[in-house]
Amino acid sequence: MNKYNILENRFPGRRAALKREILEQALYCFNELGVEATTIDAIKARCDTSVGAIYHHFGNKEGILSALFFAALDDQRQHLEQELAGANSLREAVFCIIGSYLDWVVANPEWARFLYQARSPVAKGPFQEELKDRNIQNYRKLKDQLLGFSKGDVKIVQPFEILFSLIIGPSENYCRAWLSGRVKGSPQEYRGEFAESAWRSLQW
Amino acid sequence: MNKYNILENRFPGRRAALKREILEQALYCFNELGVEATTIDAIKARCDTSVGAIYHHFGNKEGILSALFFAALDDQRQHLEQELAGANSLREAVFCIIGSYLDWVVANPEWARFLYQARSPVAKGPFQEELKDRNIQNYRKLKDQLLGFSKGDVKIVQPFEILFSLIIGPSENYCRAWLSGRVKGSPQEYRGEFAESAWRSLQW
Amino acid sequence: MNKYNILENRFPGRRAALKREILEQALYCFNELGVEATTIDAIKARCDTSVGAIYHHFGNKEGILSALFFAALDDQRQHLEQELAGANSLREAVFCIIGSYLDWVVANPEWARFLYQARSPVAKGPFQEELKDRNIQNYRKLKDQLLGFSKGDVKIVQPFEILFSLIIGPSENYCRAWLSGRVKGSPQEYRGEFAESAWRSLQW
Amino acid sequence: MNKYNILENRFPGRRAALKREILEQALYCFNELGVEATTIDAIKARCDTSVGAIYHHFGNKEGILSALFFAALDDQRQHLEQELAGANSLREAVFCIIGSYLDWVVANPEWARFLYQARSPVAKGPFQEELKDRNIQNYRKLKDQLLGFSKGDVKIVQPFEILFSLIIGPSENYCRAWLSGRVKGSPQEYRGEFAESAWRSLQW
DNA sequence: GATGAATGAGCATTCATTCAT
DNA sequence: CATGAATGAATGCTCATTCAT
Repeated sequence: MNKYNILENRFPGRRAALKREILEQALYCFNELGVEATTIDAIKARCDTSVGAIYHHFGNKEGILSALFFAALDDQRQHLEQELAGANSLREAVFCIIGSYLDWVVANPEWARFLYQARSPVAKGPFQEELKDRNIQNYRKLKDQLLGFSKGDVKIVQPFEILFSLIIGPSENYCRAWLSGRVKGSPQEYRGEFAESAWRSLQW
Repeated sequence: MNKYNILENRFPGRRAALKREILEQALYCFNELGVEATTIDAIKARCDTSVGAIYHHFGNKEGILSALFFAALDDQRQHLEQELAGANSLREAVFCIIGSYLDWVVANPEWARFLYQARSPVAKGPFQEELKDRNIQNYRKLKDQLLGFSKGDVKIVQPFEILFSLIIGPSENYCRAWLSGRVKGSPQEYRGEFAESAWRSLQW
Repeated sequence: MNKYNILENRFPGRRAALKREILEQALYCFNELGVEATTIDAIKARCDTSVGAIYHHFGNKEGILSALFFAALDDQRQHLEQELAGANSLREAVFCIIGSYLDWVVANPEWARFLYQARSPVAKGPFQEELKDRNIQNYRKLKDQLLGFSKGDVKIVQPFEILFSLIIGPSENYCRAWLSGRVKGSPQEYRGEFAESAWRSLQW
Repeated sequence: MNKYNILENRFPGRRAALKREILEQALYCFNELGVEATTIDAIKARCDTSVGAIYHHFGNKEGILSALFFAALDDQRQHLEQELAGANSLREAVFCIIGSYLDWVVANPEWARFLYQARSPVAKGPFQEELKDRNIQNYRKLKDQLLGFSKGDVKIVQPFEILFSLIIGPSENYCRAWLSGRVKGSPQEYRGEFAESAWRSLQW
């Protein structure tokens, strides 16, 4: 699993080769320079194509940004769902969520970095509605899945609002630190610790 | 404790009145429009001052940004240290860290929002070195304080690298969600849950 | 030979029409207003084009300035070399240098004025190295050519360093005066006097 | 004779100390950065004074520029007249003009550099009339002095217009080259050559 | 489809000059 | 006399976007 797969999954075939190339170089630029600081010209320069071609394929800068952003979001989500399909208890679900998150970030560090950086610009741009809708849908889906398990054996921290934060917060915080170089150990090394800790943190 | 205090603590006196006003309006703009999208003119318009005056006081846009950023960072840090001074065990320290964090964010939501938004631009700008230095110093200080306690009774999750993430991750994740309106309940409501959960998550 | 030829020689073809137009109007502005006082807007206004087009072709103001400067320098040099090719003695060479210089200035007064004005800004700008290199090369070339003749009949003023000044100094001084309106008689009128005088001034 | 003398001659006394200091640093800035590129702030920074003080003494930037320019012009002129007073023939006059010019440039290289650089800005500024008047007066005065001698023994190059150029051209050309570092030998070394050559160049 | 010249609104920044203290 | 905060017009330059070829 790497960035090429994400693009090839979403934009397959020979005809889309330039499209993928543009997206790949745009991803690099957004991460390296920042979303706002990335110019169409900078992307063009890295693809050996023309400004016109970029506009032909994506309409405008926002088009490139959101194409990348939703590709990443979908891929991450898809990965999570595959893992979660095999979970048979809340404990297993928590382990799946964390494991899938860490795996995906380590397998796609560039995309992960981008996801953190691009959320705010996308949330302010013309695709804000689409983003909101997806957030709400994903939130519900996951909530239902988790609540399905929880009527069970263990007592779980009550206000559901904070549940996601307890589960994903430490992993996310560590991954951000890792991607920005503030810590060195790969998130995957601590897979067990993050999962176990999250599980303990939920118990009442 | 509010944004006025932060500015008056750092830039006291009548002479600095315009300086404070510029910073306050800049804070508003950065949060409302985004760091990059904020123009000097927009700030000027909100202060009823002149471009020249802004440049006279801050040199350039980056100067305003970093003045705000380091003011916020210092204030947050100072608040943490005051709280932490009274801690007598690792458990108390964890509760202080989380409590202080949540209190500060709730008391200064605008500043908190700004801190999340501005870190990346500052980390890429001309003050990146200063930011790195502070990060390293604060990291060491806190590490020493926590390790001072940990030689004790309870067994604590081992790799120190992930400790901060376990402690602060859920709170941070929730505060981000709260500031962006994705969740409604005030972080302070869940003070207890975040602290207890974090403490449980650390136990071996 | 006139300013249109200089530009068409260096930037030929239909595609470069706007490029030539920008340079021509820039030349006018630099001479009329001074190099520093010339604004991109002033050039734009005289070409009926857009700021963007100017920057597309020349990158920045310095780019326009140096494009003009080196075009003038090359043309003047080329003219000198053509004349000098036919010289068979030191005396003839001196007459060629002076004649070529006066002819060129009279044929291209705008370019000559510009060459005097722009040297200092170019020498301080980003093309200072290129200018130095050319100066050195041209100096050597001319020195070799002149020394090739001088092993001859007449005794010539010794320190080679001052030779150029003796030859070109009076003509240059007079051309400057003429271009600024301090004297009225065309330099070409005094072709004979300047050449003969220079030749006399060299004899030992 | 050096730059301090020029300023002390024109602005003597303790009261004028700051005035002299400002002018001295302005001279440095104009030469180093160029006339246009020199800012009041740059001058201020080198004098350890305030913007207000500079405006108090000179009114505006043009005021500093012209004060310096006319100080230099007067000093150079005064030096020439002292030398010329002792001349008893045209030959001696030519030797005095050239000798005085070379001496002055070597004694005051900073002022000489400035004189070459500042002429054009001054000629375009609010003191253009004063500059023109002085040029005309000086021209006449010198013309009369030279013509007074020339009714004599030797036949001299006829069109009076070109006479100055023949006399001063080589020296000026060499001094410019020397001040900009293109040649190394001090102009004073070639005092004899320049004078003798000029004299030869005038003979009919 | 592809190209890249052209557009022009918009922005950060500069700097001479003023004036209240 | 001295100070330096304040002013704001002016400038070089950027960059997303369009469109003729």
